[in-house]
Amino acid sequence: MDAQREGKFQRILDAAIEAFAESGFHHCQVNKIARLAGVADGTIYLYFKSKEDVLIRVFQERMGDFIAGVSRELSQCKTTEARLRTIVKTHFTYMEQNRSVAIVTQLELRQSDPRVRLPINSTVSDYFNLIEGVIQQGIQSGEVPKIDTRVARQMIFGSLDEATTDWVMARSPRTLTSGIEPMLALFEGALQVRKSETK
Amino acid sequence: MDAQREGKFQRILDAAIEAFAESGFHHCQVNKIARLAGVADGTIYLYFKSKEDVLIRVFQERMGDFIAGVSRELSQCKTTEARLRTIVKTHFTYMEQNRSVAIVTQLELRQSDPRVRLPINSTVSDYFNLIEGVIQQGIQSGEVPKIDTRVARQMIFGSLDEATTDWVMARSPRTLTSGIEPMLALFEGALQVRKSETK
Amino acid sequence: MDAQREGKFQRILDAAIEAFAESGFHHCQVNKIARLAGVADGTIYLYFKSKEDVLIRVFQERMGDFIAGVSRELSQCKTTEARLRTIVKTHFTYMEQNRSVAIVTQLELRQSDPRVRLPINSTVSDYFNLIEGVIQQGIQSGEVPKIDTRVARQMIFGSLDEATTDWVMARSPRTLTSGIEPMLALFEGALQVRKSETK
Amino acid sequence: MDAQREGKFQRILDAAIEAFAESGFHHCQVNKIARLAGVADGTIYLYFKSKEDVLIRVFQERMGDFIAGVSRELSQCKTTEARLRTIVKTHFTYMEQNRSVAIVTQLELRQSDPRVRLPINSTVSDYFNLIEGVIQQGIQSGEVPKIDTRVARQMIFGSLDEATTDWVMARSPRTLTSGIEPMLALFEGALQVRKSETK
DNA sequence: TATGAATGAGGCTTCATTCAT
DNA sequence: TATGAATGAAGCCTCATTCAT
Repeated sequence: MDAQREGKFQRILDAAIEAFAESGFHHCQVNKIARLAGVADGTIYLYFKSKEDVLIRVFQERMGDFIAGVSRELSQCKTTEARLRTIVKTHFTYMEQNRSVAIVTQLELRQSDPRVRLPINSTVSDYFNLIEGVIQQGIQSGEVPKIDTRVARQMIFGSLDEATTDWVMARSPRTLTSGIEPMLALFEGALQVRKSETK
Repeated sequence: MDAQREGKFQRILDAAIEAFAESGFHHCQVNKIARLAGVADGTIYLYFKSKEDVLIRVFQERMGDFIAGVSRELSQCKTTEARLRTIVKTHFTYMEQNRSVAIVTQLELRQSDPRVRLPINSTVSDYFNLIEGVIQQGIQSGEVPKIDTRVARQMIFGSLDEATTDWVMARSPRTLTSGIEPMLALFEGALQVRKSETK
Repeated sequence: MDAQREGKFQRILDAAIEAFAESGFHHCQVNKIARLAGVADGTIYLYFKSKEDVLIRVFQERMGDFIAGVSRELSQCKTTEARLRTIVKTHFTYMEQNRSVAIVTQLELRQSDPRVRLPINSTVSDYFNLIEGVIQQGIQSGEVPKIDTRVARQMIFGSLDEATTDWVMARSPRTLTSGIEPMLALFEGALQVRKSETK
Repeated sequence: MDAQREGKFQRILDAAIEAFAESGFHHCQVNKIARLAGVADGTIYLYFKSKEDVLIRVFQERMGDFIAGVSRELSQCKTTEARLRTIVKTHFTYMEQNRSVAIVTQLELRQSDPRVRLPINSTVSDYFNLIEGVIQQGIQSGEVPKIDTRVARQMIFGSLDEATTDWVMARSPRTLTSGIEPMLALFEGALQVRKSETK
């Protein structure tokens, strides 16, 4: 019964992602989400407070999973280099495999409406913390010189984000993942990562 | 007469920037722009095709000026290092001095609606070309090793963009310009800029 | 089994009275009645045809009891004076002791919707007949001069009704029953009731 | 220009009265009022805050006029008898000539919703004050014995109100004005009005 | 060229009612 | 008989745009 409820919740979420990605949040009608999810319009309001709430939850649920995934992978990395690779690789791979999520994330969520912004920001913060954590770890272990953590995070996240937007906009016909290595090289140069001389 | 027309055009543009920055594009009513500009609602439609057109023109006009400015400054730079500094400095300085423009740029313009996207993209492309030009120049002059120009541009623009968003969101209470030097250092590391051994 | 059914019927009725009194018929949701009655939404439809039907039955049941009570009391009165006193006293006392019923009666039942009006009117008519009967009895016994029965009834019922509305609206902080004697005096004056010269 | 605005305001008001009287407030759609008034749906919202606001203003405007009229007439009356006659006569005459207003007044305005109730009550209070004023004047001039003013007002207003409701409900096929004299006789009896022995 | 009153299409949301369990 | 999740029709209101002046 509760599994059924969870199933319908996920179905609406998936439908919303498709719908938002296709039409954009503002142009997408609730009734389209309902149709895609195979439920009645009113049913959506049994699971979500409002259309805006659907948008927020889409982000929280999907990015929450993504961030948890990155976090899990990171915990198994030994070096800063490996950690950076994990971040770039997971970011690009996830977005490439979830194009609609990427579209919603890169475009629809940049809402200045505070009702949308606030809940989203708090989720994004988790990702920021993850990235900043990697940098700090690098500094502490001596792999990375003492640099401004925030600025470094802005560079890393901004670069990943922009590459994703580029790809979403289909400006570049390339795959997103083909950018992993070149991007990584830039990051390593920027952070002056001392490659594990461990031996 | 034409100067008068131009004046009113600019007044509407400025009003729109304030209005969009304050309420967000979708929540801002045309009537608010008109009030701020000191004209009647209908007058706006003598200068712009639609509300969306106002948004597009805001970007084209203001970013057009900005890009022209950057371009002008760049032409006087001798080294890649100087060119990167020019880009970062001009970007941050401009945004800091035009907070409303920054808000509109960072948030409101991320519209998935193709009618808005397309004209915006073509303006942004000019900026991208500028940045990529700097990188290519660096490669040709040997100041920068042979790297993927697009990825490098994604990193540079993405970083500047994210830092600006961060500042707009007031996540960081710092000034935007205080990030110039640290960001520049990252870029130089990333691009492995050979500092002008020119003597 | 039938007693159980009756019990649940009454519980829904009581819940409806509270709910209607609190939120008003149109703003009160069926689901609120259900919650107050401790049953599921759907259960209400096993006992009532529709939400409107609940309103109608509330009136019929509660006012039916009330009218039966007045009628019973009246049958034991010997004089017109006593009968008028019974009506005023019972009316005010009942309403004062059943504030929620009073609220529903005075406000929520004034529906112009014919589906609600008609069944309610037929119940109210019973009360009107009771009052008109008292007047006619008075005329026949010579206690009251020959007057227009309908108009007299309008005055009596209208006065009681308005006093009750006044009290419900909390316009007057007084108790409702404190108006019994003054109101009675007015009625006796209006009907020129010859006080029982019976000895 | 302002006369034009006033004209449209009145046209919407009149349309609303017809519409509310015909369908009832809750069942009447805004679009019906618009059609009857010969304006677009949206135009109504240039003159009124909401559908509820239309209802409130209907009452305030029409009853305001009515009360002003009664007040004017009363000021020319010399005796309590004449004043009571003025009240009864004006009340019944007005309602009979404005059946739709009467329907709205008697049925649709009995809303328990406080947003509607409050503004209405304050208008009704003016009428109450008028009636109570007449009674007090009567007491002071010695035409009426010392009685409870509030209760007397409840009787007078309640009776008029109930007679009007009766007529609106078409329970009585008679005209409303035919009730003037009998009702007046009741009031004079109730208040024990000493007929002007003035000569 | 400028106005701003008027337009009217369009959409989110509510909630009485149903029905599979 | 009882449940309560699901339904989906229906309506108030907003606001970009027009057009008579």
